[in-house]
Amino acid sequence: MEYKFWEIEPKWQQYWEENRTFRTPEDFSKPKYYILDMFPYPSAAGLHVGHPEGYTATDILSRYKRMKGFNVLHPMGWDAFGLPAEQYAMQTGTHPAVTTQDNCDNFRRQIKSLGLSYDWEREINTTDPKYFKWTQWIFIQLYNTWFDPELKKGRPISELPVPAEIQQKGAKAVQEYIAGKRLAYYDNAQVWWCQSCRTVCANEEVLTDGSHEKCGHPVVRKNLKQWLLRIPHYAERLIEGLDKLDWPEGVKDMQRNWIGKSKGAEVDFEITGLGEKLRVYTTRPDTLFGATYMVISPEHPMVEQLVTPENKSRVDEYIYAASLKSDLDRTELAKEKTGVFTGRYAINPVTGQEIPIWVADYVLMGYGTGAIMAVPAHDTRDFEFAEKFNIPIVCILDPTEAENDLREKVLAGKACWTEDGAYVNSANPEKGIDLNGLNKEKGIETIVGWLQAKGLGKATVNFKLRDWLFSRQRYWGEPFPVIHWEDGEVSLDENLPVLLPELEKYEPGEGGESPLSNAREWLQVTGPDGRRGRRETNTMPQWAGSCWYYLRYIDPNNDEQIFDPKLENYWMPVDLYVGGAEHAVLHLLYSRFWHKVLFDLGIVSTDEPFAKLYNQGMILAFAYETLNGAKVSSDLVEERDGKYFHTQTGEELRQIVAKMSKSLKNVVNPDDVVKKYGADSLRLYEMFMGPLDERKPWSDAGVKGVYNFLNRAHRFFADTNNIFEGEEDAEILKQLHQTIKKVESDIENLKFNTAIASLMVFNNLVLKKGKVTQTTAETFARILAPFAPHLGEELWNIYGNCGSLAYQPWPAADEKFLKEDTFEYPVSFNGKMRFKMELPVDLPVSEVEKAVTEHEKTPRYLEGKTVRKIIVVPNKIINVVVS
RNA sequence: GCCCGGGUGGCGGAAUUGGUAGACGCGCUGGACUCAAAAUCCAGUUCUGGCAACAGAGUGCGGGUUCGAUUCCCGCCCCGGGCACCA
Repeated sequence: MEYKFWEIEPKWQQYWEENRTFRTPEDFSKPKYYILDMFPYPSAAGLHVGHPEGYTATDILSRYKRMKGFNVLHPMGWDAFGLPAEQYAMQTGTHPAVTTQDNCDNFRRQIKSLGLSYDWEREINTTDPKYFKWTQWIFIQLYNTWFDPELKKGRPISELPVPAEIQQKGAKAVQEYIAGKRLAYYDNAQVWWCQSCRTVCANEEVLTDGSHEKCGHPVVRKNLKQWLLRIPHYAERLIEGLDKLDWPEGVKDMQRNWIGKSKGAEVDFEITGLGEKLRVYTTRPDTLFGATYMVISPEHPMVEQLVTPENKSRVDEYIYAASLKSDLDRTELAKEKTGVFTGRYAINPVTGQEIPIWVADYVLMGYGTGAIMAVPAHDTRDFEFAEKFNIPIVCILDPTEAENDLREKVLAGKACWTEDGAYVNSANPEKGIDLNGLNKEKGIETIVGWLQAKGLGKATVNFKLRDWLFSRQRYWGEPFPVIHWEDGEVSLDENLPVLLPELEKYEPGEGGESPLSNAREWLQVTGPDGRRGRRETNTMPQWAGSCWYYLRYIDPNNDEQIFDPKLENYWMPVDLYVGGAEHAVLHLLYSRFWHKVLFDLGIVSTDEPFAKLYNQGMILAFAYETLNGAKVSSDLVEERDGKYFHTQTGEELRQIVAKMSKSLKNVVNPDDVVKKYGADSLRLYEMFMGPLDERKPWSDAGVKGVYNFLNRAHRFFADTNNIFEGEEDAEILKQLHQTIKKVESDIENLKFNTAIASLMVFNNLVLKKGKVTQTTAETFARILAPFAPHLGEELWNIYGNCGSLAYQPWPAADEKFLKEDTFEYPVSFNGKMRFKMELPVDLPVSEVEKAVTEHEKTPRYLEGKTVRKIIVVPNKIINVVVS
């Protein structure tokens, strides 16, 4: 009997669609399970084999959970704003909405052909005005929220207390004060600008030589009015929240590093001859005795004031040169330190000594106070700088743990030591401070206490996380619901959605303006009072739509509210979120931020959106390269005796694993696989390749392997001659229940590769046995169905059942079939397994020892030796120790 | 440089986390069926030696703990990912 997947699969896909099999249930009596995929950007290239990997995994779990009696929410949608559609529009004039629609249709067709059990009635699209109306609505919430540092939560802006001294200054001052507290604010931001492309570029798009990655033209620094979000206000909450999440530790670490919390202290240094103080931030206040100079960033506001007339021209020159450098230049590690002396000195508050103040670009204005105290003996960067500019290096921490050579060098100021030790030269009786002999932890505690008591400084916390630049000069994004009035006032347009205007041209405007600045009619607004205004022309970045889409799936067609709170309360949080690791920081951090704001405002009921996160590993492909590393297109490779050769030059090639790419001609199109082997084979193969979270290479031969399995399973189970009524064979029964148990626990742990292996083992057994009972066959159909749903349904119906098995209960593994009477003990001598012996499972240890001693093979391993000990681990192993 | 992963047959990968290393699949070898091939089925397949029984070696490398280590500890090497002058 032929396995006609090309008939079976479309038949069942049609059945599911017509019967709305996977519509999300609307009774809330059962437990819920919300299982979410990271929704795709619908590119023109169509589905990549990487997409079905995560989708199949979540589909298996969804189908399994339904059978386990859960209400499952398993939706799909499109993250459809983005640059490619806009660039295509610039080239062809085709409206991005048209391109987007075509691509979505293609993605939907491809995804449906895989038999994934999405509730298509909940499909969403970020570019749909019915969707982005609510993205704009959330922006308004952000704009109207401030962060209360006392309560550590976001609150409505109407509740913001305005200090009396601000109120006295008048309405404008009050407005400014409020604007300074909003989570969304509009301000000058320094950005990279490419005049050729007429757009801002991200730091990553600027090459080391200061040219734009895309066009090669130089980029410039530009101050542009931009929207920014005050995500750092939530830094602490975003770190704390990670602890209770069931996420990969690596992802949590990445988020922690990105947020970059550090504990330290701010210290004030008296500036000689100015009557002013210079404040620094340091994580090592304990090394204050070793501070032999100070450094301020070139952008520091006090530079002008600090620089002495005789040094002015050199400092100005340095600052100008620094301003031209890209961030990349300034942060490149290999680069030598540069800097210039201001001519000014400050007083080290513990030693009372004068130390020089330098300007150097290794100090960044955006972190801490933009100024540091430099302790060359105990900071590698300061050490490097001090050596270059001949600044004294004073060791104040004896590296007691270091090897002698190194210790000598450190003590002599010839090497740098950043680890713990015991303080030396760290006391000043006049000032009442003594750290000598303490360790780092005690030292920090002591000095911070002293600084605070003397009013010279205080303990502080710093974060690396910066304000989020939230606007782009693009057409194909969400418009901001914002109007800039001629008198300078900024107000919201709460008549949502604010739609995108139709445009003739999609090119950005001159001088840093978005393409929307070409939309004359749309742009101009006149208020009821006759006041004239101009709409915001920037649009939101692609992150905006993806920040909250998981919430809209809950109630996707609600035009009155973002969602019904009762539904949100039932479905949230997302129980499992599966997607690529490339979103470990940005998308997942931004989403968590928005979610926490919505939580503070009482809009959502959980303070974290995604309870469990799982990253699927990337699917790679085999590729070939010559022995000196030149890549060879896969169509020019032939295999002979397990080796690879270039078809034209005959050169021997090396097989490597690389990302799929057009140039290597090793891209696999899911459509082709479905056509050749069927959707069930594609699903099964992607799950069988290896652990879900690891990167692994595609192999066509591997697809054939699982296809063979489905063929064999179909040939046996679809043939009713092999199915009988009566008592099941004991061995089959035992294996069946072992398989149920194994598949169940593997699904729960997302270990689909071994689940499939156990299904194969069972299949191999029944093929050998030749027949099974109908009960066994139906059970097999049910446990196979989450993986290969089309074949599962087909078999289920062959046995006379009607309709889908999608809501059939998951079979229970019966322990009584799993019990063993005997155990085959591996017997080892000195840890080396020699033979096996079968013994009853409940045989006492003493009897087991006796049985081993008396075993016929035992004497040959004892020749000339004596038995020291016999170790028996019941039903595990026997080890005889001899010597 | 720092922070995470990972290194197991010819290949993708198993191993209930200290207890039989190599499940399952691919590939390969031999056989059956066939005029032949494909497909299918059966047997074998970590390496070395041996017809075999069996013996020795073996989870990146070097040590250690243990009756016993792929698993735990110490020190290295290599591969992948992230961050990168954050004071």
